[in-house]
Order: sequence, then C-alpha cells, then structure tokens
Amino acid sequence: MQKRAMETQTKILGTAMRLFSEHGLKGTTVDRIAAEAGVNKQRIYAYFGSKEKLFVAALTRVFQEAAPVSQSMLDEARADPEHLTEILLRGFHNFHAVNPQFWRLLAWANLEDARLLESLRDVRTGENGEIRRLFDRARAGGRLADISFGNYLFTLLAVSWFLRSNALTLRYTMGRNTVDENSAGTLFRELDRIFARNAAEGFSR
Amino acid sequence: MQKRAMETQTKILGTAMRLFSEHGLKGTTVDRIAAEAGVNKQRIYAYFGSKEKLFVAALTRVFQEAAPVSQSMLDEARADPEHLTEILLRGFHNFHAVNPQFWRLLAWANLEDARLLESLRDVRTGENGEIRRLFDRARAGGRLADISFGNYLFTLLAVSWFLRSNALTLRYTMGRNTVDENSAGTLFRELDRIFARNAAEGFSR
Amino acid sequence: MQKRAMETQTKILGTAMRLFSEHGLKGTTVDRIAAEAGVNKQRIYAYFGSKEKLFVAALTRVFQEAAPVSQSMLDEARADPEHLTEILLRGFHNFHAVNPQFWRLLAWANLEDARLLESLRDVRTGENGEIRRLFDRARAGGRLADISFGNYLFTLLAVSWFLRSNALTLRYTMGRNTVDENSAGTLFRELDRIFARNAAEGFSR
Amino acid sequence: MQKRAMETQTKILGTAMRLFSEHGLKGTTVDRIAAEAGVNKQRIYAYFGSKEKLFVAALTRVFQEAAPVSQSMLDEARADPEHLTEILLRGFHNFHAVNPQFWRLLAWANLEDARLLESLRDVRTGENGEIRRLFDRARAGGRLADISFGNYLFTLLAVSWFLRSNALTLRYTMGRNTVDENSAGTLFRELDRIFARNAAEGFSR
DNA sequence: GATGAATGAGTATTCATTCAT
DNA sequence: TATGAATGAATACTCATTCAT
Repeated sequence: MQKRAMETQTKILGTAMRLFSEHGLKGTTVDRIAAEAGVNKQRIYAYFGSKEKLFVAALTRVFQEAAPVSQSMLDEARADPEHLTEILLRGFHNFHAVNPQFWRLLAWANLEDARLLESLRDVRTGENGEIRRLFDRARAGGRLADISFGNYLFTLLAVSWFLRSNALTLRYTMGRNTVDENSAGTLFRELDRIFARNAAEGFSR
Repeated sequence: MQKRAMETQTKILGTAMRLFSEHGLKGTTVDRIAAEAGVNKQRIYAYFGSKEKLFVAALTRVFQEAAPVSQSMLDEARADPEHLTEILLRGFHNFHAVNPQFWRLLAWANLEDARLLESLRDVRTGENGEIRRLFDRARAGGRLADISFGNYLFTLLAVSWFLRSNALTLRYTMGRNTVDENSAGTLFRELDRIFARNAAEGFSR
Repeated sequence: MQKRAMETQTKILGTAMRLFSEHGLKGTTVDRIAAEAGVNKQRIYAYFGSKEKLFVAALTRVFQEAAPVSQSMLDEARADPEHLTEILLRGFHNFHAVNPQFWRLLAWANLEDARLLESLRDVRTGENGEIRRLFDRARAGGRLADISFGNYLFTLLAVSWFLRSNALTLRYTMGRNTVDENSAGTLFRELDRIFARNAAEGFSR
Repeated sequence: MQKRAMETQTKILGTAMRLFSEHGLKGTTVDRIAAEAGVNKQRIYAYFGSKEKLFVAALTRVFQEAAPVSQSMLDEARADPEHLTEILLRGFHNFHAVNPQFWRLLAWANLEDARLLESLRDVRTGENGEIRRLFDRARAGGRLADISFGNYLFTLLAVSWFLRSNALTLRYTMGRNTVDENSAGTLFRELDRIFARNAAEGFSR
C-alpha cells in the first residue's frame, strides 16, 4: 500500500470515529464523513466496503487504542493498595472523560445493532489480569469485601459508566437529588469505604 | 375528541413507543409507524406535529406509565428490611425486564439528542420518598452502610441499568468472565451483604 | 339560505380574495383559507365546490366590486376636459393603489391558467361608454391626438398597469434610470401634453 | 467539469427555463423537471442546490441570453430615424414573441416572490445607451416629442409588455373592443405619429 | 489511487378532497 | 349547517452506493 493511500485511510477512519461516536450509524452520512475528512467519497467504499463496515472498523480501532486499564492506574493501585476501589473508580471515570468516543460508540452499537459488536470478540481490551492480581492480594490481605472478582469489577464499571452516560438522563428524571458529576469524588470514596471496611469485618468474624 | 380519533392516537402512540424504543428516532420511519399502526400517515402529523414530537410524546408516555418504584417492591422491602439492597436491585432489574422500552427510549434520547429529554423535567418518575424512608430506617437501625441516600440509590440504579443495557457489550468485551444475566442474583446478594454487613460492622466498632 | 351560512360564505370569500391575490392559486392552501377565515375547511367545498372554483368566485367578486372607471374620475374629466389623458392615467393609477387585489388576481389568472378568466366574459367592468363620450368630445374639439379610442385607452391602461405590476422588475433590470413610482406624476403630465398638443397641431395643419 | 456534466446541466437548465416560465415556481415540480430533462433528480440538487436556486439560475440565464435591444433593431432605427417609436415598439413586441420565457419568468418572479429578482441586480440587460443616443439625436433634430428619455422608454416598454402579457385578460375583461394582437401594427403606427408629430409641432411653435 | 458524475430507493412532510357525526 | 377525522397522491430533498474517467 502506498503512503498516500495510508493517509487517506487514516483521515477517513479518524473522521468516522468522531462522527459515528457523535451521531451513531444512522445519524452519520457517508457524504459528511468524506467531506470532513477531505476525501473523495468513493475512497470510503474502496477501502472499507460499506458504511457499516466502516463503523465496525472505527469501533474496533477505538477498542484497540483505548485502554480502560492504564499503567498509571495500576501503579497507583500498587502503591496504595488500601484504596483499590476508589483508585479503580477514578481511573475508569477518567478514562471515559478522556475517551468519550469509547462509551458512545459502544452505546450506539448496543442500541442500533448488536451485530456491530461481534468484531470485538477477538479484541482484548487491555488486561484485566493485573487488576485481578491486585484484587486477590487485597482479598488475601483482608482489605476487601467478600465478593467475587467478576461482580466487583462489574459494579465498578457500572458505576463509572452510568456516571458518564446518564448524567443528562438523571438530571432530567431523578430530580437532581442523585449524584451529579462534581460529587463523583464523594461517591467514589464512600464506595471505597464500603467495599474496604467490609472485608475488615469479614475477617474479624 | 371523537372515539375514532382516540383509537387512532392510541394506535400511533403504541406503535411509536415500540418502534422508537427498538430503532431510535433516526432509525424509525414515519411510514413504518403509520403502516404498522394501520393508520394514515397524515394522522401522525395532525395529532403529533412531527416525528420528533411524536418521539417526545412516546417517551413522556412511557415515563408516566412506567413506575420503577413499584408498590409490591416497597411492600417486600417493608416486610424484609434486612435485605433492602437486594430487594431494590431485584425490583429495578425486574422493572427493566418488564419495561424494556423505558431504558431504551432513554438511552436513545441520551445519545441522539439531549433536547429530547427536556420534556421529562416536569414528569415525576414515581416517588423516591418512600425508598428514602426505608433507607433512613435501615441506617438508623444500623443495618446499612455509611453512605448517603443519593449515592446509595445511584449505585443501585447504575448496577441494574448496566446489567440490562450493556449485557451484549460486556459479553463481547469483558470476555464473559464478568457477570451474565443469569448470575444477576449472585451479584445482588453479594452487594446486599456488602452494603448491609458494613453497617453492622460500623456499629460494632 | 340562512344568515349563518351567508356569514360563513362571506368570511371564506374575503379571505380567499386576500390570499389568492397574494400567493396565487397554487400558492394558497385550502387549509390556510379555512384557518384564516375561522371556518371549517369542509364548508369551502360545500359552498364553492373546489379550490379552483373558489378562485374564480374571488376573481369575479373583485371584478364586480372594483370599478376602474370611477364616478369621481369622470366628474373630474368633465370639469377639466383639457387634461383628459392625465386625469385618466391618475385615475387608473389610483385605482390600482386602492385595489391591489384587482391586478394581482388578474395577473395570477393570466399566468397560471387562462381558463380562470373565462368567467369574466359576462362581467362588465364599469362602463367605458362614458369615457368614450369624453374622448369623442375631446377629439371633436381638437384637443386630442389622432388616435382611435381603443388604442388610446389601451395605452393608458398599459402604462398604469405596468407602473404597478412591474415596479420591482424595472428597479432590478432597467437600472432605475426609468421611472419610479414617485415620478409617476411627471410621466402622466408628459403623456398628457403629448396626446393633447399633438391634436392641437393636427388641427393647425 | 466533465463534458457529461455540462450536458446534464444544460438539459436541466433548459427544461427549467421552459417549465418555470410556463407554470411558475410553485407550479413546477422538481420531479417533472428531472423527468422532462431526462436526468436524475438528484443532479438538480447537486448542481443547483434547490428548486428556488434553479429558478433564479433559469431567470438569470434568460436575462443574460435575451437582448430586448437587438442589433437589427438599432440598425433599422438608424436607417429610418423618422420612425423611431414605431421601430422600437415593433422590436420589443417581436422580442417578446421570440422570447416568451422572458416576460413570463419576470412576471412569475414579480408575483411569487420579489426576492427571486435580486440576482438580476448585477445583470445588464443589453444596452440602453445606443437607444438613448438615437433618442437624443431625434430630439435634437426636432423629430420627437418633448418627453424625457426615461419616460419615453418606459411607455414603449409598457405598451409592448401589456400587449403580450395581457392579451387574454383584455379579451375577457375589456370586451374585446380594445386592441387585439393583430391590430398591434395600427397601435404602433398611431403612437409613432403621436410621439413624432408632436415634436414637429413643438418646433413649429 | 483519486475524483467527479450518476442513480434509485427512500424520507419527512403537505395538500386537496371526502367521509362521518 | 357545522365540524373533526380520514385519505392517497404528491412534494422537496437526501442517501448509500456504483460508474466512468
């Protein structure tokens, strides 16, 4: 593949990631992608086959690039194992702030057509392994609640996701007596205490 | 309004709720709504003004009808105050199972255009008041973790929502070593224990 | 016919005259006529048969009501026979100012569908007879150019019509070095002199 | 631009000129233009943006192409300066016969929406300069009535326009005792004599 | 590899007219 | 007589995709 072709593909994919994450599959037109990428529309078909395939390519790319589990987060957790829960929550939360395309593309795919997700089967999204090791060590050290790793991770993902993706929904429906984005820190610390102290008690018994 | 008109409007709104929740605003065509409702397309404009307004009407209707906080759930919680967390989680989870349109319509509005949510400002989604009373009593009785009501409710909503709305996402991304729908019960019980024991421990100290 | 029916018809016809003269046959919707007349749409069909027939009715009505040849104009011409041309020109010009619907409805009919004009066959638009008498007297008295009555009247009508109906066109095309509305008076006086002096000369020979 | 594109645009514009001049902006459908031009409807939007813009393009084109002031008319006037008025009238009259789209498009724009005329601001419709020179020479030579050039030209334009655009109207309303198209020659000669003789007389005084 | 040109099915919305109460 | 409900054919405009140079 020539260099020019590479550049064209890069431009297309970048624009697609942005537009698809903003407006979804149906809400994004091929014409607009081409225009904003500064590329001839036909190239999209030459390189990606169809609009839907381009969406899948964009989604896959976002998945490969974005790593919810960052090295710095793991470092922090290792340095301060007493507050694993808070650190993970804050880490996921930051990740969503930095990679808004991640959850939006996922959400679009989830709603519009589950088949769009199939390509992600083989993509490993960062490694949960290291988190699991930290989790196991905390459990062994009596610093964590009596919960399976899967359910623990799930709960943290749920909270951080919901915080980002439903801020508006909650504001409009739950009458803002629930958490808003600024008070996320409080939420994280409270949950940290709950998951942590619990374990202590579990041991004391 | 004549009886026939009422019927027509009902047919339109019902079909709109179903199709919009499945395919979103963009993904649903007015033609299809009319066809599946067995109604002349023009009636949609006569009664609802535009496709977007019909979406808002559908969303509002779903909100008025669906009550995440059901009476039976409250009864159960009153009868078994020891397991408030589990009961609420199961209640929300069931609610989403029975009202799939609820979270999907919300999710679509959230992604497609936040303005679509504005109409919900004035709609009260069931009463949180009763839950708050149960929560306060449990706290006072030392049966609940040291967490604010807002953050408590938020966490439960996040977990139950995430379970429904991202089942597929998780299956494809987290490598199915996280929770699937069948193991929701385990998750609920584990969280219940964590939120509950914690309080007990808090008191024991 | 009942009194209420009469009122309804009057409201419809009045609104139709106004809207059709503004936007023409195609540019006016039955819905709008009904709405602005404060009348049920169906009444239009009950009383006038169709949109087109309503247009014809409006046109006919305007024709019956509006009289390009007014009594006061004739009086003035009788009192000041020396300036017949100017008086007639000013009279027609004023008529168009006071009855804008007249020339616009005619122009629409003329452009949109000549058949719309057929109904006017039998409607007498004021009397040309009196003007002819004034014309003949002026000719006989040597105060008017050597021109047939038909051509004389035609020229005056052309000038007054063109002044009203093409003001905009002229402004945009002829570079405003032609006449604008304010200088109409000059035009009239000049033409008056030409048509008059000419006759004098004709006699002098 | 490719040759094929040029052809397509030409076909569209030609058909648009014809249909718009016949039925106006509202009365012409984009579908029909496409069909009669033998062109894909979308091309109209690709090349002209919208139906309204196509109308403006058609109007502008007609203006650029059509020259009410022809060379042959000027030649004739130079060769026979005694009958300037008649020659101009006949020239304008012929022009309208040969270019029926000219006055109809103007009339439609005038009635339907004055904004449609704005594009004509910068288009020069042939040159009045040469006519003005002929007029001045005739005046100086004592062969023309005492009238300003603007009002002179306006009157001739009014008469020739009215003759074409309101033939039907007049037939139906003025009871056919006015001029019909065939007797236009008489009208022209009469007016010629009036405008001409007058000057002679002016001098004789 | 790149680009402009073309296509046909679709997409929200409107309109004149008729029906039923 | 009046009114709301209903209808089907338009109507301007868009979109994903393919073709030709």
